[in-house]
Amino acid sequence: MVVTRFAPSPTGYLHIGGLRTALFSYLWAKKNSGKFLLRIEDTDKARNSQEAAEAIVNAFSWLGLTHDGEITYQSQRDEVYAVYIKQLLDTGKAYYCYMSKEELDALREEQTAAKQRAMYDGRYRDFNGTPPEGVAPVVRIKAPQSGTIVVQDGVKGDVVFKAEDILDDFIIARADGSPTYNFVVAVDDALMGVTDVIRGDDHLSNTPKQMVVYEALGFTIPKFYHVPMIHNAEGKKLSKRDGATDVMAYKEMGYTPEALLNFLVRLGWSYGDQEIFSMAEMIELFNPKDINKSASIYNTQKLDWLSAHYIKNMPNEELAHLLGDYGLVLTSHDKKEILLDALKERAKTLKEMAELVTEMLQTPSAYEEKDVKKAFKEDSKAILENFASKVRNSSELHLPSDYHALMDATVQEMQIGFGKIGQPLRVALLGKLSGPGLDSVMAIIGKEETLKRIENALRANC
RNA sequence: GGCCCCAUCGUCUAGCGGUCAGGAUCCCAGGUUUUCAUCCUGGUUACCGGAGUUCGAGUCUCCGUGGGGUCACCA
Repeated sequence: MVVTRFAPSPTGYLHIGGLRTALFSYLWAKKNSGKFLLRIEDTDKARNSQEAAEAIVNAFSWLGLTHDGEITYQSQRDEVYAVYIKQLLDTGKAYYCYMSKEELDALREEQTAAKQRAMYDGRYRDFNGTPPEGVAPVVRIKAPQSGTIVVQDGVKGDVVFKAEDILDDFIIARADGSPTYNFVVAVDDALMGVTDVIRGDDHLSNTPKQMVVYEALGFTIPKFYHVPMIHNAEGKKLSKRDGATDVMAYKEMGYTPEALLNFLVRLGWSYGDQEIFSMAEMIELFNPKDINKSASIYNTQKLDWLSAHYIKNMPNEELAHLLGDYGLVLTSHDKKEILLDALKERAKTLKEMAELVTEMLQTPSAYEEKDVKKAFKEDSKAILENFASKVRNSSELHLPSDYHALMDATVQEMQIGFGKIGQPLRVALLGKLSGPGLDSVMAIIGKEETLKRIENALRANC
């Protein structure tokens, strides 16, 4: 059974990079009929907030990435960690260190000045004298001092670290007794039964430390997949300064979860030449071994394209429903189908779609000057009047084709090209020269509104 | 600075010793459309550099260069 997890620390909203590793973890679990767990890493009481944790859960809910089982909160597991810290202490695999923060800082400074690696010198490793008074000790784990640690990474391959280069007896419990990150991550992943850890490659250098914990506690080391970072346009790690990195901001901008997820899954992962992936296809085809080794730059051009694609292909009923989130209530409109069909190929986002609909339904209050000049010729008035009278005298006007027939009739009767009526009529109905098919527009707004807009235009322009 | 990772069109990527280096996006041009958008067709643009291995290297090895990550009683 494959068990994956996403383990954010609730110091802010869910961001794009986190979402991508969460998505990868989710897909891999689902593909293997396994479990995708959620753990909130809130051991830093000062920086964490309940709201942030809720924001993350909300984002997952919007995206439809549902986790299995209960959410694990590290802040509620102090007793669990205490048990394992005690176990390590009892078995001599960890020890109390009475070095004060000040002493440690001083040591670090000394080493840095001597161009040595800053590391704990192990002075309390085998200490059995009388501890100094007034110092609350930290607990340090005995890490190997020589030899090599190999992270068998599913993305990067075997990554070899020399113990002397990177390890020291690192702290697993602070002076106040609270456990530290590298310790709790290892303990929780093991206890939660996580088999496959998929996370950002900024964690790669933490992994040997976590493996030390696994070894000391006799846990089975999981498979690791360290996925490359997402960089900003400057090639640096994506941060809040880079604009929209809050996942929920994408909802506000009018992107659908399908589009966003499809966009993200292709960032660092690919399956041949395929670009469009439904959730079912992602689950079927995803494999972390196919993840790239190199970082990718965050650029949303393709997101816009995907978003437009999904809107274009969305059933009208679903589209109308989603548009509700952007202030557009369409349930009562009797030409909803025609309306949505006419506009859904023109919008990149749901928000834009809502704006397009609203705009079309509104009687134009102004006319693009340039377009008026371009569209209105000497004979335009007569043509529009001819067409308007045909509309006025028709009783059965429902479909675009009904209006189209009338336009054809005017064209025939007046011996003119289609552009002669199309251009001025377009400006009259929409206020500008661009927009959807005029027959659809008229069918959508109806006979009365059509006549009103033509009359308005004639008054204003002639 | 130590350690680690990475390197194909502007961007996302395919490639897994022999390819005219493929696709997508963006951009440009043409077609379709009364217009715009969609759609269709076409086009411009890439193997970081140098050695080596090999009959043959984007693909393997080494060195360089460049970029990134990480080095806490943060996570």
